[in-house]
Amino acid sequence: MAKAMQYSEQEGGAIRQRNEKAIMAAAERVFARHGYRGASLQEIAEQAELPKSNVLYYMGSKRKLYVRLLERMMARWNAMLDDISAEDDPAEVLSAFIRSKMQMSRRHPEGSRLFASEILGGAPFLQEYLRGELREWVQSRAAVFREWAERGLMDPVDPVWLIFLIWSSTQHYADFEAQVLGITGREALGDDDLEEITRFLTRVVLKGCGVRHPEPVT
Amino acid sequence: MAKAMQYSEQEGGAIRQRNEKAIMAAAERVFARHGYRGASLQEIAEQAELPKSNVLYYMGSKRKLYVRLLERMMARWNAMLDDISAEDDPAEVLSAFIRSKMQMSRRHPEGSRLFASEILGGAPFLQEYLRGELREWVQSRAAVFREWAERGLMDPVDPVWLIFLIWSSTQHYADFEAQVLGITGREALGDDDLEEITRFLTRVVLKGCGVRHPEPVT
DNA sequence: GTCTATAGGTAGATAGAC
DNA sequence: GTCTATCTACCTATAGAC
Repeated sequence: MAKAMQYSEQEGGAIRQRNEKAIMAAAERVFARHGYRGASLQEIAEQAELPKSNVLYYMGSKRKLYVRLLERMMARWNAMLDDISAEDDPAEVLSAFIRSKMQMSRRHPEGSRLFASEILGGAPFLQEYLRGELREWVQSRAAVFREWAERGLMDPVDPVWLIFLIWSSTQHYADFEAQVLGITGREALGDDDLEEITRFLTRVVLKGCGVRHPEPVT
Repeated sequence: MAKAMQYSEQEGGAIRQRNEKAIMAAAERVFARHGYRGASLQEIAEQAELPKSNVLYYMGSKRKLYVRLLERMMARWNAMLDDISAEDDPAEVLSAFIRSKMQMSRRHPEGSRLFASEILGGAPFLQEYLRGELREWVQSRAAVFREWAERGLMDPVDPVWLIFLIWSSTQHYADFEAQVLGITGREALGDDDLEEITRFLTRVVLKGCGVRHPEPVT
């Protein structure tokens, strides 16, 4: 394989990069919409505007493609989790947490739905990640929240339920987009809508947990 | 069809009822787990412990079976929505709303996931329901919430975002059960866990929206 | 690297024996 | 009412021409 690439490395690498990108984007959409089983390589290939066999040539198998997409999403997720590691001001940290999660829903709605579909199906590919890496992250945050409560910086609410509250209420705008649009009668949510929702959620969560908001509440 | 049923109506009706019930239960699980396309009649039949053709005999087609399941879930949903029509005390109504939704997640997790899967896939079968019936219900509630805000009974938060907050945070425990169990390290959530979460969500939402809680907050 | 042809399996649905 | 056999279509994956 390394040998085959040698003679056309210059633009061959470029072609590969372009095609793989197209496949990944198309696959994210299709897997998000129909789940792992319901998605077909045919549909992915059509949306990527490539012959079906090229999808398998670049990605190896349906399974490998799916795992690769999940891993890309986990990488984005982890990058975001690291972003909000400041541990001093509860209001600031919780606001940043909510805002980051909302931006994830905004920037990667297909990825969010892909993740949701995987969890909905019982998380067959993500069991390890959930019970390992992610669990540890949650517990480390939970410890911080508990300390804040002890120091009287917020109410003594269960930190894990609080994290789930923030996750669910922010992801909702990606995962249940079809419902949100149907009920609000909009064709799409704009940046201004997302900003308004972010403010709403920040306000309710911070006030609801007895945390003081750093910015003036509108 | 009516003729064929006549001679064995007594226990024939009973058999039909029993088989249909088994098929519906199995199908709800399988559709919830794999989505409409990803679900196979073979798997549904196996879980219902019936031959595949019997599933089609009783249900007509995969599509009809799926629609029937969605309609049953909508019926449960509507029954719950009617339950909380008391429009006097904000704290009481919002508490009852959160509690009802949590009980839906508890009693019908597969149905909740089936609904989530349908929305995740762009709600191809439920567009009409979302843009019609459900939208009207949301708007009627929103009007009530706005009136409460005007009368100073709660903060002037956007009522639609509030409804989405309650929906998302309660459904999370059915739809993302796999994640919740993975992170908490539990094998299942008990009635006591659900009660604790209900209290937590009620407390945060009511306090966060400036509504006074009817019961003493623990 | 790219794409056609096709193998081997399973999908939803139906016909017809019992 | 029940179930086997089977139809056609589509699925993933691979072999091999170019």
